[in-house]
Amino acid sequence: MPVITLPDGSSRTFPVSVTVMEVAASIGSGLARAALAGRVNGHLVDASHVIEDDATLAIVTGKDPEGLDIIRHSTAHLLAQAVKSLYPAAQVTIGPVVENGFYYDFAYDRPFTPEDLSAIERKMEELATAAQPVIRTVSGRDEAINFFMSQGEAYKAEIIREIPEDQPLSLYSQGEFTDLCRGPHVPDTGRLKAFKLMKVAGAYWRGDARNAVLQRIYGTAWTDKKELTAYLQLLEEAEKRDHRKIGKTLDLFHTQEEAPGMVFWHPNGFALYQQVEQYMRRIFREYGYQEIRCPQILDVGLWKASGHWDNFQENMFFTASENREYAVKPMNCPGHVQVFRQHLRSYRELPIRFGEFGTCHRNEPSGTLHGIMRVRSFNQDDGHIFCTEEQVQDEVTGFITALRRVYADFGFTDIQYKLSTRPAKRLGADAVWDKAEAALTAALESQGIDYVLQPGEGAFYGPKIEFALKDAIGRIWQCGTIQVDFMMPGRLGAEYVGEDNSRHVPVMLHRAIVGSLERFIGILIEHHAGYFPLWLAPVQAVVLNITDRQLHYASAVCEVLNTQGLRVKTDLRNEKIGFKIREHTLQRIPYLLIVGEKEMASNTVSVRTRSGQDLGSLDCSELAHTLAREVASRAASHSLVSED
RNA sequence: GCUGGCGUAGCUCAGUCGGUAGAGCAGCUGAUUUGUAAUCAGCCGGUCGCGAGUUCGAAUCUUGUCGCCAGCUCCA
Repeated sequence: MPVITLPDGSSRTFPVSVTVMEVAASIGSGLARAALAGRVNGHLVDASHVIEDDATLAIVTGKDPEGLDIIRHSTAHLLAQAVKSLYPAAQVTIGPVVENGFYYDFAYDRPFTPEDLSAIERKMEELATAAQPVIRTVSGRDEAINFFMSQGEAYKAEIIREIPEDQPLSLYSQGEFTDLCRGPHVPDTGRLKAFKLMKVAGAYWRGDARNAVLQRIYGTAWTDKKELTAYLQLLEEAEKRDHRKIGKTLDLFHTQEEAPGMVFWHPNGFALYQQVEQYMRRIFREYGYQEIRCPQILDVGLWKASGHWDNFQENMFFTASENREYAVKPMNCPGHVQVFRQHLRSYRELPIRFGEFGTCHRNEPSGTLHGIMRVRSFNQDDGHIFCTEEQVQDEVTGFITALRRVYADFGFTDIQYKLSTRPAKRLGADAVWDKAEAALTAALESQGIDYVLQPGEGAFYGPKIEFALKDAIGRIWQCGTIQVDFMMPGRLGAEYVGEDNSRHVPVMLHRAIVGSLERFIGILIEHHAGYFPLWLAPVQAVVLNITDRQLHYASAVCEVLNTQGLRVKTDLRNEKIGFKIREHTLQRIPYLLIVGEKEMASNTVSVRTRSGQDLGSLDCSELAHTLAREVASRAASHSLVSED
């Protein structure tokens, strides 16, 4: 007589053993239809699982995160079933759930084509419509190995051989198809209603380049069609915002074969770049940093001393001259230590904060390059703080304050925090780690910040906090970081004289808020979809004349606005006004200032926004002040619009 | 770096079975003097990423190479 306790605390008694599905049915037919699996005493089980004794039970449906995972996992099986049915020579390997979907790796003698994919997808739909029951059986080891070998599934047999002997093996069958799997799975394939195959890619068996190449098919799966559509729309939206595409249409930058992973900034792009850099320069000043600049190349001896030669060499560029070998700097920190140690420092001077926008080069593997987001030549709002152990917490607190301010000014309010603590392989005494980790924790908690703890994820030289922001379409980008470093100051001979009149090695904090400016600008482009707020817009307004009788007046208006520090251009071409409006609207110019006879006579301009709103005629100087205010506010939307 | 796909005019893209490349936009010239998302006409424009091979003949087939894209890997 099992007593089943449900999540709401209520309980039901059943005369004999009962399945998860039967309990769901006893609660309601709707729930039975939605039931995918169950959580019995905290463990996920199939809906067909038989409960013999008293237990707590939660019915898992597509609304639960676990339910969605089960749907995705079962859809991976459905994919394998379809592939085996269409291409019997293909061998199945593994098919896990990943973010937003799943994949399944097949051993096959040729890559799958897009035509194959649509055929497989159609087959999957057919199999799903058939609503075949998914049946779990438990098998003995040898029996299972023999079974898969008889099916020609060598990879599956290999997987089973590596599963510890005492673990029971469960097999899941649907129709003709049987796969080894821990489960749980949906009760029948009819539960799989919203999926789509996305792409094929090569992948190694067990992710090891020495092993055979498998054909990986990626898919996405959701609880219902609506969610699937929403996801596909998000992908579409992301494609529309692609910074590489917008960079081209707005003439911001380009890259070319002769300089892989390096950016040619065009006038528009560099105007944007300069807004970001100048803004960060003000932040440096405001938060007590002194800006410096160190050499681009340094003798390899220095990189040997810093540890980069041993740990980072394959990512560095080298050059030689007059029998000396140099490395192009991949980081600014060793240079900053050189500046620090040019004087005998006193504890009274600490903390010393250096900032630098210098260019770093890293020889990233070619496959990792991506537009301006992942490049080989980049500039950061890089900074290093030299301080005592006691000062770490205050410095981190101050850094977080600055970081939140910066993100907010750029329009990002949803920030995620991750604290990474000591890894197994590390440098420095545990007492020092204790102190550093406590300082980072205290800095976070003193500001009431919720953070994710990542134990063991810190660098070997010290713990760190990473900061990620969420963009307009919900994507997460890691940008900021602050890392405690116990090692480099000592290795490079940084010292200060303490209160005790003896020499000490300072702690160094590596920190960046936006990180790589190239990458951050890529994020800004995608976040705003090229519709930059006024303060960042490369060209803030264009003055358009109606006929050449206003040539002089249009130029004068432009000059007045430029004198006020705005970035304004004229378009005096002999074209119809509609044509010019169209062009500059497509260029996402925030304000179009149209001047005809009327405006010239009244010393005004007619203002139209890039969103197509006609704001009527405004006095020139009044407009200049309003725009200046909007720039100063760094507002995302137009103040002229919001005041309406 | 690895696997797969791709590389044609400044841009977006056609190009059949191997027979010396085509459109729209952009650019240039001229006409038009125009009121809130495309005025008309004419002209110019390509070593088909680069190299080698097969062939009477290669954008097209083979091969090497560079770059880009996706995924993997990496990410002090």
